[in-house]
Amino acid sequence: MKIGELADRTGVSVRALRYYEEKGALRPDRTPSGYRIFSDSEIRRVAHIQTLLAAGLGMDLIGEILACLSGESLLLDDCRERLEAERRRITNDIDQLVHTRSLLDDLLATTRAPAQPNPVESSIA
Amino acid sequence: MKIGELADRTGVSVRALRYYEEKGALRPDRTPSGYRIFSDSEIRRVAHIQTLLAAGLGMDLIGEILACLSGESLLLDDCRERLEAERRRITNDIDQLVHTRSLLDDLLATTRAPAQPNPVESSIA
DNA sequence: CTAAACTCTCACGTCGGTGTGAGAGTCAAG
DNA sequence: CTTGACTCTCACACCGACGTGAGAGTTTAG
Repeated sequence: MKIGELADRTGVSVRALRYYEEKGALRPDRTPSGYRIFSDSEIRRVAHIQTLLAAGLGMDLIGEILACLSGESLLLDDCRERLEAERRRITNDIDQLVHTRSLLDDLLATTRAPAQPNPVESSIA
Repeated sequence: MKIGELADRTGVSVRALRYYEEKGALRPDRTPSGYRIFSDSEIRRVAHIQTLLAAGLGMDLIGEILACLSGESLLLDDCRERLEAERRRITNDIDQLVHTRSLLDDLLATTRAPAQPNPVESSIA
């Protein structure tokens, strides 16, 4: 499919898709005239990119990771290290967010008449 | 204390502190010559700002929140709504991060010889 | 009293992920 | 063949939380 269709099916802008390619996270084929051609599997790939972006990973890193996982690189060990580092960072972020949520609860408590159970503690807990 | 000392004691740059004031999150007094004067309690306030920033709240919002909690505004209900909205957003972010961490685990699994317990599942769980 | 250290207020630079044209080529339908 | 919808490649604009001087006044130590 061409870039417009991929944009429609993923909800990601055409501009963003071109940017992902620029960073090495997508590797579309090209028609003789230069049009990018994506396979259906790229839809999931784009979803992964979105997920990783939302988690705070930079596009440079995402590009390297996806390239590496595509077997484009022999630096598997290096790649694994980066992934594990990001995993740790995410876990830290989670802990930090949990802590911040408590702070917000404290702040809320100061503006509210005390007592009042707990409004569904995330999916974790 | 003057701004330099506050910077030293909080680990936040002088520039950032001025920026926090600009956004209404800090309200230092001024000497006749214009120097900002902070009280010791501002140290904790700065820590709170850092925490909220790290959680993804924007400075504009943080400024409003802290101003409101200082009793500067009568819009308590409005303020509470914002706080609760951010609380919900943070909970969403946490869930999202947990999901992303699973994705990373999947990716890691594809680069590793299978099996291998679990490396300390955050402080939650 | 002087020099060093600090502080003040502009105001422009940075970085990352996109938006937004500009100008030009390409493809499908009538 | 023409029109309109897509696509291409530059390349500048944007936002948010600062960094980084510039130029000028203030305070402190010797």
